[in-house]
Amino acid sequence: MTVFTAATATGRKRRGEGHTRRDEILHAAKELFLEQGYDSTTIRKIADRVGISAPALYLYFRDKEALMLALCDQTFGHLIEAIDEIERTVAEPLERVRRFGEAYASFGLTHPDEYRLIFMGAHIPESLRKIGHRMPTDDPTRPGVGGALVFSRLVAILNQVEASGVKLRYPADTCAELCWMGIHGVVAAMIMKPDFPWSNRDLLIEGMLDIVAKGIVREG
Amino acid sequence: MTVFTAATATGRKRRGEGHTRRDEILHAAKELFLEQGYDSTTIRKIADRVGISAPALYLYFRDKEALMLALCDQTFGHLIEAIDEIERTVAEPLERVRRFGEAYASFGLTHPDEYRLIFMGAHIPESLRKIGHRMPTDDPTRPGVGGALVFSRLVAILNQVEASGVKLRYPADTCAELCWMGIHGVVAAMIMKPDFPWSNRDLLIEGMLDIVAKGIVREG
DNA sequence: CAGATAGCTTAACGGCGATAAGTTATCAAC
DNA sequence: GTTGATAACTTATCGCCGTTAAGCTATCTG
Repeated sequence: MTVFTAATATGRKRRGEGHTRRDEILHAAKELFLEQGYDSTTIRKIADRVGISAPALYLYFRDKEALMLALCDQTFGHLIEAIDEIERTVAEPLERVRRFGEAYASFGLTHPDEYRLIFMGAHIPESLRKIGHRMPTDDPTRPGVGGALVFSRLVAILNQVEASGVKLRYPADTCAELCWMGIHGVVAAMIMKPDFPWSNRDLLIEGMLDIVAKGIVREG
Repeated sequence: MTVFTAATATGRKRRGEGHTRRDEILHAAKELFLEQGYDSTTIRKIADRVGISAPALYLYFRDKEALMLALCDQTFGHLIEAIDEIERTVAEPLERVRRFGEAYASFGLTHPDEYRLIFMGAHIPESLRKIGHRMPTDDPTRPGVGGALVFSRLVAILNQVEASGVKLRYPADTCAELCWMGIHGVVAAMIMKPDFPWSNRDLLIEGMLDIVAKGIVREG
């Protein structure tokens, strides 16, 4: 008779301990995801690693997409924390924009698979690609909104920039979009073509941040 | 007894007419691709539309990826032509950069599925995602190099800018990469989130081109 | 007319995400 | 302690997918 708790025992979970199984699934999925990428991370492989049957996963996640989005939201928490830290320690709004960009790029290049899933549509289900579909950005309980959450933080920072008296070349939301698109372009390119002989990766990140920061403020 | 030629007859092709079947496959694949996107464009559906069995496709294409890349190369020809036209009619190098950006964005938003396939990794096979993989950009006969071809044209234009006496803030290749990354960020974002309430799509494109054009030249 | 072979077929393999239906262990209530 | 509800999980299966193997047939060449 073992003395292991339900969380570590290899067999069936006790009643009410299902959430520990859910965590085990997420843990195994993350390992496989990092080892083998999205396409190769199959429901069956995850189930095998956890030590349960494949259909058992569907007790904890509606489908594969929900599982993956739950994974991403977990990872995106780290970026949100980094942004919190910036807002806590950096006062100057324009400097916040730059620090945001650096944290964003660093995160994307450190978590390329999650980044692809959220920002590069590695998985986009057909249902979301239909014309007229509304992004569920207003429901923070839905999994997979990590990206929208991050973006909304940038919008807030750009509003702070404007409120601080800096004259912007474009409306604040347009500036936020331009900032995001610029740094996203850098990150997406490096993730997409990791072996392309980019001239200078650090310079590309800093250069894009310079260009964007300079480009959104009205000169004079 | 019909008088249709081999190209329009419904039955088996005559000897030596296989290439017409190949064209029919590409045509059907393109239709399906535009109607239903990448994932839903299956080998079996393409074969059905052409009126042949699924394995028959493998007489003309090594695998699904090769078929899709052949499709994309065909479409990318239009962008290459647009760039040719710009180089033919626009003399000022910096103006060429801007016109390139406009043509590029216009193309991407007009052909979002092909753009995703080539520049956003909607298909990236696992074999290409391994660390250390070299991009086969130097083999123009390989299908799927449309993207690299387009990028190399931008690099050439930036070299022209530098040769024309304009002082650049960064090396010419870095500037080309920054230009591409900026406009790619805009296009990728709009393709990825087509229903996001972007503040002003035209302004985003023009704004990014302004920002980049201004950002890569040394002031003074 | 007799091969040769381009063009195509049917059948099948191993994999995928997902569902249906049944089984078993656990717990609360009596 | 027995019972009944049910959480946790299983086996079997479905309908797809890309792809391959093996064979057939119409057409062309000599």
